[in-house]
Amino acid sequence: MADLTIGRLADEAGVNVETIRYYQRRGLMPQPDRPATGHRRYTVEATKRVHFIKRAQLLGFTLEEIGSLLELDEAHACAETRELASHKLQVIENKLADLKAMRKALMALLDQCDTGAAQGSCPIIHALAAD
Amino acid sequence: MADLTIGRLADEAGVNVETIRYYQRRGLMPQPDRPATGHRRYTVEATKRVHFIKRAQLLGFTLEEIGSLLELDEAHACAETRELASHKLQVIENKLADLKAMRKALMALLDQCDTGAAQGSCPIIHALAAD
DNA sequence: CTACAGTCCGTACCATGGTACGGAGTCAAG
DNA sequence: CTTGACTCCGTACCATGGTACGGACTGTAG
Repeated sequence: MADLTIGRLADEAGVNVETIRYYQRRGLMPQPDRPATGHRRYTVEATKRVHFIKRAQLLGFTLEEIGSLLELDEAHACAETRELASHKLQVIENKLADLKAMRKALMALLDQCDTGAAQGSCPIIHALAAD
Repeated sequence: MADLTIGRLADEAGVNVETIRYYQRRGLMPQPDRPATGHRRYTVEATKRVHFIKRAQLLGFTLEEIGSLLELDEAHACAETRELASHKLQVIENKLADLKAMRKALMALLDQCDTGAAQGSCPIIHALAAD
């Protein structure tokens, strides 16, 4: 119920005060009321907003994309939101494929180390130094 | 056989001239000869060095780690090299797990969009905005 | 010899998501 | 009313892996 100072909001949301100011600069947090001497006054809505941002980050969205999500929310643009999420899924799939390739290659190298396939030189270095 | 200017080396290795200078600043490239007026002169060894760096990057190593790999190579420290690769594999496994969790969550949200489970509001926004 | 391409260097800048700093002003408890 | 905690602001800085710039100098082809 009670209004929040920026410090209390940061505590509630589990982030740094500077992070709140940063989100505001990036346009992710709405401009809060500033009664009297200019100190920011937040409502619980602001806490929800920070949680929204943090959840979206966990799904892999960048802050810029999160800005878009927030706009799409305003506009009730469900189809575009779906599109953004779908694209993000594709990006994640690509990263997964890259990481799997790295894993495969690394595992093969480690396996060469362990099966003593090293003929004189370290197999890992040898593979990296290949002509 | 012929020596290489920094520009030729960059061309051969498929990188920018600035990248070579950057690697040198970071200590990844050995100091080249500088006959006469101070222009760098590289041998084919330098090309191999750049390739080594690029291959290691593809396996997920950072430039700092690649510096270590190069030192370990000098020292013929195969066990430590194995250790570094093993640790990198672990990091990759962790990232894979994170990405898979993201993918799972995103797919669930997209599925909700498609099965029309939206009761009034966009299911994606709804999930992010949850209290 | 003249041009133009290449190289030299230090430093600034890019994205990304924040964090830190410092001096001034403010708020609240005692 | 004082004092310590909090807030204000702009700006600089962190990591990471480079890229860009600008003025001076050099290398080479014609």
